Amino acid sequence: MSKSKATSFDIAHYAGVSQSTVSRALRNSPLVNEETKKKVFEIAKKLNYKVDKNASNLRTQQSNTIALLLFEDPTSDESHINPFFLSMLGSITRACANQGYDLLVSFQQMDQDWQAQYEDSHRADGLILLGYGDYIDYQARLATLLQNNTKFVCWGANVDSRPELSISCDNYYGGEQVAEFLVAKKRTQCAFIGDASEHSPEFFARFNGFKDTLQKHGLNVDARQIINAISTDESGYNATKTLLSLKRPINAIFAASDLIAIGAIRAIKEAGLNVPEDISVIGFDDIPIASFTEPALTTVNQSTSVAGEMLVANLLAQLKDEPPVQTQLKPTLVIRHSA
Amino acid sequence: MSKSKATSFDIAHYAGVSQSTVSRALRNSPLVNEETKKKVFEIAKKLNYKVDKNASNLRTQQSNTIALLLFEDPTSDESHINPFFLSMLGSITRACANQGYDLLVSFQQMDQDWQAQYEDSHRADGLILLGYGDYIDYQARLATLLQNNTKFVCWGANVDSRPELSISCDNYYGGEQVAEFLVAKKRTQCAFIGDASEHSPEFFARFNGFKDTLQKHGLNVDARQIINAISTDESGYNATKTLLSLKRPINAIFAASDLIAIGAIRAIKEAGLNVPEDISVIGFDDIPIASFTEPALTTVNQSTSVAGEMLVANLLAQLKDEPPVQTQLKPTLVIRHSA
DNA sequence: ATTTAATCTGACACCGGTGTCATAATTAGC
DNA sequence: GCTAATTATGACACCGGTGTCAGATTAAAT
Repeated sequence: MSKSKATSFDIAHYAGVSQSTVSRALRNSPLVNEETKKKVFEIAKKLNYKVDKNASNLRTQQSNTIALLLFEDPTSDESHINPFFLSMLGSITRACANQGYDLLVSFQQMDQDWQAQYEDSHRADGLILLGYGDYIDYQARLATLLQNNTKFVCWGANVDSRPELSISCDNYYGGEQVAEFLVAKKRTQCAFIGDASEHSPEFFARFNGFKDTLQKHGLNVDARQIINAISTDESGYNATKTLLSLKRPINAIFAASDLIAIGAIRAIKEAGLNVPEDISVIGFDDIPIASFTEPALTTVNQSTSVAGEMLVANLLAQLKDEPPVQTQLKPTLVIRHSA
Repeated sequence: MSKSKATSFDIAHYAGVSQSTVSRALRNSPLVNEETKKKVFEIAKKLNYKVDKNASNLRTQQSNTIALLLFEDPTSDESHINPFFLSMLGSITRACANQGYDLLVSFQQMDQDWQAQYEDSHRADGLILLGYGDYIDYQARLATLLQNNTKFVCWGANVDSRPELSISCDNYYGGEQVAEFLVAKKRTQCAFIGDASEHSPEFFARFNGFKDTLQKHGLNVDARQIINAISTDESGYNATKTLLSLKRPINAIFAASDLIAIGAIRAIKEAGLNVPEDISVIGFDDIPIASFTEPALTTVNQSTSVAGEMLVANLLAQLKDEPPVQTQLKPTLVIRHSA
């Protein structure tokens, strides 16, 4: 990158020692005489020497780098990444930095051959998989990774054969919390917007925690009050309009994500109703926007900074052959004004 | 990364040709016989071969990788990155992917020796510098980069000796737009919240465009109506409380960033006043949150996706010795409900 | 048939560090 | 004073591709 880059050979030359010694000295090997070390460091500094990581990575066969593959939801808008993942991206970046690892980031389309894409293989010691896991082939692809002995960890999506490779928030518990709260607030007509099928493991767990808890309290979720939606405010808006058009009036909505909740609030207001007086709305994720909506969103917080740290920690544990760390994050209900 | 990784040597062995031929074949060199190529590709696929980029980067002395250094504002909260930069991060990632470049992301503390940090040198062909440029030594450090012939491009901050290496939004123009709009709405008591000094080149330009335009229309910004703030909603909130405590009532606020504007709206509401009836509020950036505030924020949009593309394009032009591309992004006023 | 050109391929050095092994120099042990 | 143990260093091969150059094979030209 620099016009004339200094190599360890140059240093060796000026210091009057061998390359081996330079290499050892720079990495602070105890095998090198202190005097020599000092001299080497001086010259290195003077020459503005920087190790060539390509060379050292090649030799040592490890890169101190983690690759982050961010899968996009093919159905959502190209130009906008879900703020939750953006925030994850930020925290993973920071967590890597804290651990002295570099981070390679790339977007991946679920439907393309990211197996091949991750040919960054030799540049990264491990992979973090982030994004939507409800895709055909996903498990098969993960299996291939396992077969290749590729170290990886994913967020949200299950890894059928190796649960310890998947970090997630306790979505079921989150759903329970929401239900308990609504029950305590005497809401009896609760709707759900999201994907209540196994297709979307995270949403499904949220729904189940929600439904089971309501049932425990003798409440039921009418099938017509379960509306399918993807994680965008547009989708939430449409779903809510459908809900509002139903005969039986509802008084609470559990939106499987904050973006959905935001769309829901918009639809409710448009219909001339009030949040939370007429209809309570609770989201999930606690994205940065959540505290700025009107009314501020009551939602389930899954800490992205903790999640990021957990992902990185889990991966590093694998790389160092240490025992796996905790894989579930306890979410917490953040009570604001929308419920 | 894989347990047993296939090398070009292996392919050569099985295909009964030399490594050179394999190398050429895989890169689709016209020098290789089509038959041979086919055979090589087949075997490569069968062996699940992936080039070792460390090796090829080392040999070719280029990495097809861009490093993104994201500088944090040391005064702001550790755990939250400004959503504008987060959004930039997303768009740069995408732009790199589109151009076939990998992206290395890292956070940097302005006050630490990131010169040394970027020892990722040999791993990246060029650098994108993103973040706060109002720091001592910044220009000196940039000068060092130039001296080392390091290719880089920055966002927002000036590069004193080489303006073409800096991409920015036309902040002055943005300020003008805001002022014109407020004047058209007959707002005569306009305040500014931000940093109206050269310390913060972007804010400064916004302020100047704003001020100059108001003056052109015979309006002045009273020095007391210029409040210093950093780009957080907390800071905007405090600044606004100060503004509201002034004798002379104001009826418009130009906040140098959306986060500031959000804090301002909160303070105004808390004081029992209405936005925009009593006080118009206009922000800058058009972060994703902006459309969800109550009232939705009127703000100046600087398209992060265009900006990301421009940054990458500029850097690639440098790498390929092509003439520099356009460096200024025209912002547009997005009129919502807060003004 | 012989020269010339075009096409294809292999041998080999090289990119810049790092690890191994042998060896020289110094110190300790008896 | 001589062997054994330490300590410090250098020579050299190696990681896995890539580029150069020379050589072989075949086709075209004279």
